[in-house]
Amino acid sequence: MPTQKRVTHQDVAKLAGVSTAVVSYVINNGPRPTSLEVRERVLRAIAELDYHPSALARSLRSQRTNTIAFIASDYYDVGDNIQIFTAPSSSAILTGLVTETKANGYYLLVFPIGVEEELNQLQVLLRSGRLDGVVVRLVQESSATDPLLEMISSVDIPCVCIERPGDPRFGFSTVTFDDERGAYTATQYLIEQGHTRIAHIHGDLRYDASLRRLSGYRQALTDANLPIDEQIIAGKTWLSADAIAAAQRIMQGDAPPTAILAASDTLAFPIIQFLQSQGYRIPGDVSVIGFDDIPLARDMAPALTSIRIPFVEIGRKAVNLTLDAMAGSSNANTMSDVLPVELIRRGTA
Amino acid sequence: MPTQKRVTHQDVAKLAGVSTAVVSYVINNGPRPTSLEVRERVLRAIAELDYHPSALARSLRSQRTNTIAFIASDYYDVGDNIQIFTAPSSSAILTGLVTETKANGYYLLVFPIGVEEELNQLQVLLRSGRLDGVVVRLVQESSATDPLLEMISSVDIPCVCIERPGDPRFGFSTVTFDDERGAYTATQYLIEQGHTRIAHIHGDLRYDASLRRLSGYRQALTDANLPIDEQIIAGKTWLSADAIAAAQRIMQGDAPPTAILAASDTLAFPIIQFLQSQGYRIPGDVSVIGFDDIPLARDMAPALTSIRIPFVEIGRKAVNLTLDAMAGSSNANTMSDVLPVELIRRGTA
DNA sequence: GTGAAAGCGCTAACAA
DNA sequence: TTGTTAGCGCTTTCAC
Repeated sequence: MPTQKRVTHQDVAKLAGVSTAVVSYVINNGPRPTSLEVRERVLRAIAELDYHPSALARSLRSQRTNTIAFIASDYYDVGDNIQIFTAPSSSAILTGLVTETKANGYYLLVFPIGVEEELNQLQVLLRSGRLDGVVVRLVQESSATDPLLEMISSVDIPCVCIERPGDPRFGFSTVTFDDERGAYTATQYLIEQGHTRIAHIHGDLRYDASLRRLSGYRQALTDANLPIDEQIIAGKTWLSADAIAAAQRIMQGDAPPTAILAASDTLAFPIIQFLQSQGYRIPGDVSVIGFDDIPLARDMAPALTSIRIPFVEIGRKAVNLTLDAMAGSSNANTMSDVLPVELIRRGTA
Repeated sequence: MPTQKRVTHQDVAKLAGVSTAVVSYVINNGPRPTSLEVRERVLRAIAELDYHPSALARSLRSQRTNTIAFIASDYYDVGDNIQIFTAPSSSAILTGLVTETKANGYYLLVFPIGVEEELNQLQVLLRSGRLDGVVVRLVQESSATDPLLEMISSVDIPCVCIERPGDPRFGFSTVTFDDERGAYTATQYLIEQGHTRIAHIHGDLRYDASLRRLSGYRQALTDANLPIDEQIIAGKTWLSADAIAAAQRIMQGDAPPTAILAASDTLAFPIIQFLQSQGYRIPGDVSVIGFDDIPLARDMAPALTSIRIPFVEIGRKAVNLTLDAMAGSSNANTMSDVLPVELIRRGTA
């Protein structure tokens, strides 16, 4: 088939009776001025020919691609069904990323990478020249992410870390949220409600978020002079089956808790399901607080009390900081944004 | 700062003592053979210099970018909080898309576009030459999507439609799922359980999915010789508040239903919440069936009976069909894949 | 204010 | 088998 030949710069120049340089000046509003009359002519020619510049040629020349990548690092080995952007947090973050990139005239490339995966493929991407900047989602504790950040750093691409901070020595800006305070606030709230035996069902401890939430929980108990009972701290993965197993174990102990702080909403729901199946009333017998405040938390019966995290905002902020890093000289001051979380009181606690 | 100069083809050629053509042949395994010895030398030089080809230059030359875009068309005007990839379906599809693109050595660009939005920005993207193919998510009924598909078609980029089919005249392959049958199956199941007054709370009727689910529901009633009572068919948007309002209206009627088919799980949950708040037992007094079978459906109390849609599979298939369309001559036979849905029986019906 | 031309880094056609 | 070179489409320096 006679695939139509691409309309180029040259065609426009010829039709407008100017040089290709002028066409460029008109398109880019610079770097040099053009007379109004010529500008008009060029614009008309562009319209007439329905000319669209080649991003490839332009990028090759200018070394700018208008593309940002979202490096979604995660453990992709959990469970039988792959969960990449199905986690409520990931998708909300993505919403923020994608809207903000688009709003700024950039494109978003999405690149998932398993925590234990070889970095080769990522290296190829980073070194290919397709990217102006990257937003990288970190889930592990700081030092575990060093090889990844080391690579990004060595490629010298503007980068912003989200969810977990990277080691400060890389100098990347960071947008995180305060897991520890969230767990602290939730626990404190339960204590205020008169609970003294508060359990915690944590998530996969390979995730730094799990660690921090656990830590906030512990701190709140300590600050309230309540004992920390390891018998009522359990958890294994982010899968509901494990949360249920943890709940079961905890409730079977000598002195079962009257409240449970779950490490996430997706853990809280199966826990509630289990408790109710065992005849417990929520919150009558056991109060439950989740974490993340996914949209459905509000819609459940009973509605789930939870810790709200501004995921969309995180995505937005990350893009803006990346853009800043790209614009400013590379010694732009690095920002460490820790977004606040908020206890949303509803029906389960 | 002295940004290090890029290592190029030339550097490799010089170090290996060969011409740039040979370097290209080695990298691409063709199009012409190279002697083993030379190949070795080039590979060594590449390793030593840590050479990574410029995707830009390569693409400019070869007119292939190894990039596929996901054009996520949707109504982005609903509610106060933007919901782009937060909808369970979107994120599961994205999971399929992103894993399959990566598995095939491609990159995925994500581009949301509002149904009522100008197509200019999309046009720029499509004509920029950055894309080898696109997967476009359609949510409206067929003819409403014509301008969008017309544009893609005119750019002559391999394209696959998902969720809704596009007009056949564009010749795009299609990966959809059988909404109508899903609703039919669910309704039929309720009838088999002895229900004769079955309500339907539909979603936003601007979405073709809403229409089809409604249609399947009606058909099942008709086929069972049950009357269709418009009094117990309601709905407005995909927002929970509207679902609750619909449920309220329906239950206040003269002869309230004993079963409700909700157009989605995210609608079913608030409906259940409302019903329970009014003292109805689920499924004792009212049975409820959802649609989509989101992961949480299983974890709720009671667990939600729902229609499972293979979202991840849809994403995968779409990518593969796009790859096919790119590989084959552009007259590759178009496929219309309608993936089956499945009733998942759980606790609410 | 505008034109000519170099060159971004690569692939592949043409030579050898 | 390998080397030489044109050119993908654009931006921008150099000349006017």
